[in-house]
Amino acid sequence: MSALLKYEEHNPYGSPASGSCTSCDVYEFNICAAIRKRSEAAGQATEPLLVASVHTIPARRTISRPTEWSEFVPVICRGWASSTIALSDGRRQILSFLLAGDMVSTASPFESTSGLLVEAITEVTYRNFKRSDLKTALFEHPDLLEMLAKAWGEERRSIDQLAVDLGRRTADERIARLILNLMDRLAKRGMAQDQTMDFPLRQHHIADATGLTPVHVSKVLSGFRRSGLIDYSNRSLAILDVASFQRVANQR
Amino acid sequence: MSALLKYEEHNPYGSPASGSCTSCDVYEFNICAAIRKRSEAAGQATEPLLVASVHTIPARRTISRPTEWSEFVPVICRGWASSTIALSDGRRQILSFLLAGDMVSTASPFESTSGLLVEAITEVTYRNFKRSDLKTALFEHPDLLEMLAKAWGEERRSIDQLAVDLGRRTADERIARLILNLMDRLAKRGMAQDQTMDFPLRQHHIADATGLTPVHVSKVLSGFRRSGLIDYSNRSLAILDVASFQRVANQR
DNA sequence: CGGATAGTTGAGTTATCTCAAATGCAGTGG
DNA sequence: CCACTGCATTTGAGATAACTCAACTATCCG
Repeated sequence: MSALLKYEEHNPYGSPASGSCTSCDVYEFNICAAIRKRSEAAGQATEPLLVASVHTIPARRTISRPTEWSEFVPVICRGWASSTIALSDGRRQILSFLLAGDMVSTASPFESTSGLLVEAITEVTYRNFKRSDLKTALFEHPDLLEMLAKAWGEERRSIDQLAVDLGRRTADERIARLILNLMDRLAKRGMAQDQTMDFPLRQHHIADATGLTPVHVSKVLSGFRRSGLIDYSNRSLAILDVASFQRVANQR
Repeated sequence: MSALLKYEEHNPYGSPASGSCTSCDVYEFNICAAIRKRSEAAGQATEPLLVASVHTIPARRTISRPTEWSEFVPVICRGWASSTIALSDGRRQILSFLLAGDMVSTASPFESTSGLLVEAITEVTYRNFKRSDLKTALFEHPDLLEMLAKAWGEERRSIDQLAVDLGRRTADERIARLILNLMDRLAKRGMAQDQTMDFPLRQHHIADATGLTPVHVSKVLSGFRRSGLIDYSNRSLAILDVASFQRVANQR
């Protein structure tokens, strides 16, 4: 029986090392977890099924371009990235913010171009899985596939919600929902306490994610601050009155 | 070796019968095609792998509700349906129009609730595949899975585009793009000639799909008509000046 | 023929945008 | 340490795309 997982820079079965999945805070939340579980079930490593190379890039660097062919499937390990569609005239729509544990798109194991512009917002560490290996593994191990399908369902729900937000919700609602959403996702990863999170997004990111103008985003955020709903400074954001804020996010 | 496909009302290997996949105009465009190819490769039927029941329902009938549990995966055979998210205050966003050959969602083989409200726009005929059977078939036959993955990629691209449209495009652009999009999809199915298609959508459907008001949709469509871009009457729509219309769809 | 649903049109309102100027803030080189 | 440059944010004023409301007309169906 062969092991299913190997990283270039270490033996995954050794003690946790910096940069290894073993020390990754979030590997529970992604395909890595499934791979890991498979590996544990399979016992000690003899031959790796999946090789992943690790990369760290500075903020603002592009991770992948819309039509760029790549034989790798990137999974974010650390930092924030955005996945965007850009129109030729400069308009942009951010489709999702990628956090630790996220695969750029759950369709990417099957497609060599993403159609998306993926950019680092903060410094980002990510793992590149080789698409062909990953695909083989998915075909061979139904539980991995099941996990990916689950992630696909979640991805689908979240982009569906984005469409509802963009099509049918006011600026206040959109922004409040984005913030609540991010708080939730970070909390699940243990990266938010007391309704407070690191918040590296610039207002233009919020604008591009909500289909608004940076100017308007500034006005809405100022409004939230003035009403004591949130506190927002020093790249850190706190929701001061969760209940009211949730009301803003849903209300008509 | 066992056959992979059987419909309740006929032997799929007999001569084309009304209501059978064999006579379906569009089976090339969906999972049915993959199942069919599998079946042909496998030779004559001895034991069916997939059983599908066929249903026909009148316009406006609900096909599935957001939280309703179902053990079936519906695939549209004929007619138009919509897949919608509805908010409690009555706002609605249509996420896609489903045409012959479309599965409600490519995630549905893996999920027992869709989270979506699926409604017939015209009279609709659809096939219900049993989820558990479909899932088994997918796991056993990589080519089926590959096909589903492809459909999944397309679904992803189209909802991504919807988000861009809703977030970053004007009313004119959104409506023009919707029309061009439908024309394309119907043309692929041989259901549009000379830039003319049957067009059963009510203006409120267009409004819910584009995030606009029915009143505004009416004004934009009248504008298109007045400028000689489209002709639109009797539930039939023709694009009179494709080039200009495409310009409207992209322009800033 | 009557009632319901769908579409049109006009008038007035509003959420969000554009433009522009002012302020703040972070990093760079001298 | 300061001056400088470039980016991010704030704020105000005015413009506009899309909305709401309301009345009217057309179309469909029993």
